Amino acid sequence: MAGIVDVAREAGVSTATVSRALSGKDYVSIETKELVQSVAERLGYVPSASAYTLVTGRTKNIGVVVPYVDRWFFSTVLEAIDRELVKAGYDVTLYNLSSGDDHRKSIFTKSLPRKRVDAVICVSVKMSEEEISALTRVNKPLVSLGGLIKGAKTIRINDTAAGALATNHLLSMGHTRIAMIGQSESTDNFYGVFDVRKVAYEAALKEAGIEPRPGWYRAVPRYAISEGYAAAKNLLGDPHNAPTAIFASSDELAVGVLLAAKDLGLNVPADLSIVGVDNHELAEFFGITTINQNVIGQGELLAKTMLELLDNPEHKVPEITEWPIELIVRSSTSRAPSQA
Amino acid sequence: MAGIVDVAREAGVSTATVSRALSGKDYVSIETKELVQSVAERLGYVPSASAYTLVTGRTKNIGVVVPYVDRWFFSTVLEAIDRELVKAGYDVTLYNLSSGDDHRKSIFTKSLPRKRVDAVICVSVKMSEEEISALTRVNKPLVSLGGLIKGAKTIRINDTAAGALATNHLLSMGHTRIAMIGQSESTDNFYGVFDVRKVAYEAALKEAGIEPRPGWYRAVPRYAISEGYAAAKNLLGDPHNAPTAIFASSDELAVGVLLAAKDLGLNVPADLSIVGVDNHELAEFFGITTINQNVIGQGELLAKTMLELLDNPEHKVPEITEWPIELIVRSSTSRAPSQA
DNA sequence: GAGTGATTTGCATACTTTTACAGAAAATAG
DNA sequence: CTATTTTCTGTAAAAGTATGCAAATCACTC
Repeated sequence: MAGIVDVAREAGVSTATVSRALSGKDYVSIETKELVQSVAERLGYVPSASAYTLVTGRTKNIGVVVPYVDRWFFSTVLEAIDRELVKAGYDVTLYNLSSGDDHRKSIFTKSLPRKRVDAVICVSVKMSEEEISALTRVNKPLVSLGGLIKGAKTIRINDTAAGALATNHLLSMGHTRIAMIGQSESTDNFYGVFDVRKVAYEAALKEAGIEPRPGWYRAVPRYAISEGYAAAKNLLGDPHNAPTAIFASSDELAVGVLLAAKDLGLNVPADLSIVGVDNHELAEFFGITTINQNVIGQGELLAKTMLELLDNPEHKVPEITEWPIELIVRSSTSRAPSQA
Repeated sequence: MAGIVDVAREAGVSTATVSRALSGKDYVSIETKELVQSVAERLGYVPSASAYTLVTGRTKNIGVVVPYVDRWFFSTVLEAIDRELVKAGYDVTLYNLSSGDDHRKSIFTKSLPRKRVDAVICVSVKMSEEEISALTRVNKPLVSLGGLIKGAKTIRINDTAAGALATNHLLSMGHTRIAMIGQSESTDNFYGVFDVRKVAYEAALKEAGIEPRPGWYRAVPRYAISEGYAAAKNLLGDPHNAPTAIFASSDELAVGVLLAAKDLGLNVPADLSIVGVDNHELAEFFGITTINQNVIGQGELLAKTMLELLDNPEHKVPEITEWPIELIVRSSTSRAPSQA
């Protein structure tokens, strides 16, 4: 393993010159620079990251903490974040909270502050006061997606608006019998925004003079086609007392609803309208009306915000940036069927 | 930011004692240990990872390189790897090759050998000779999933067996008109195993005395429901000349096939049998016969193998470990329809 | 009481790099 | 030709931790 001194000796210069020649950000004559570079190449020299970090205080590494990695939203946003950070020369180390609760503590008290990362990006994670202060105390920039974290720059969609947008779309088409499927709980790790959407859905209903029926809100543990399918089968079970529209809190659920409707012999959208959230790839394939939240875009902005903060800590970034959403109308929604 | 010297001064001991008290792996009296621990706690001291690495040579960090992170197989295996490594006290930093080709080079020549990681796990990535030697030269253990990498311990399923198993299952049920949908290309980053499965499929056909029809092998660019749907629509377009069974190289493709069949008014399995690969969550939901490759299990074994190599470099791990596969028969396959 | 071994601590060094500082050489200005 | 600036290079001092070695203390044993 060649070190900087080996290169220096071999090239007949000092280690300082080697450092300058390779980093390229200081006066070095063109000949010595080329000499040093060729020697370094020949010896297979790569500078030690830990020594670099020790002396500069910078790691060129960013910690990304997620509640899960094997779920659509998170793997998608992770891909976007990574792409953006890598472009700027940063590595990303992954902190996956689903690996266990005891692990969680060590992430926030050990790994993260241990000068392993220059900054931290949290996506949809709930954090306690202590956890936040453990990070801000060591002066690490903190950017978050979704969850509200005091002291962190946050990017999020307006979930109240999302719930209202979906519900009002259905109302505007004459639907009065509207059910909703949302996510049940937010765990300790996971900052769920589902209650917010539910409240918005109920508020929109009331505003239209419709009293929400308790039985028409279904909570499922997980965004999955199978969950949406089961919930919809249940909701649509009694033909005499079934909703004419279902607002699903994710496109994966919405696909489940669509399949359930088909299996029950219902026609979508003639008998049942469906609206989802996400603009998942599947929503386009199945022609599901949805609320686009452009997950890739959110991830990119997240990373860019982080980089800006890193370059210029004094830079004024708003506490909360609201990411725009839009309704995409496809073939899963239409006017409510006329009263039978 | 408190350092070890601050703790030492405050506790009235030497830095050596502080180090030993906190690491806990050397003689320290119980009283001083407790004193040091409380002082460290009070000062919010966390040892610097870079200093630790510089002096010990260990990073407690493992690099995982993947071709993509936002695809089912990779996010699932990543989740499993992470869970296992975290349990053993390692962090994982992610190297995503889909971030661009110029980035790829810097991963293998800079980031990875730069003493940032203790070892490298590659999942389904193709590596050149130089890339491999860049890693082995700095003496980093290398474990790989799928792709064949000389000098690395590899875990993989037998894709020839997988292709044969699927095809023979269909043959055994009397099918003679069997098509296949596979993945078209393997990029520079991605070690695709699809050619292997195709060859096995054709061999099984020939062994049964059936000449494979070129038009009945369809290559798609990506494992996605929409791709499977389109390919199947095409394959089944002409009712007079359609296959009675389709072997899809992934369950996501198989789901697409199933949906296409339904849309064409075909009955599965009466009119069309379908078998997939993966045992994806969706395969169970849709009742698709599949070849289970237990991705979680593969990820766990990958991580465990890595840890074993790290603990004991001399430990004899076989070059290639073949991960078992099994056929799971569900409701998407049945006997071939009698000749019309 | 001396010898043996186990515990407990501190001193000093090593790990590898970047960079402030200073000095030398070269280029430019007057 | 001197004075000034620019370019180039080396010396040396950090950065924060772990650990070999030696010294000191303590508990026993004979």
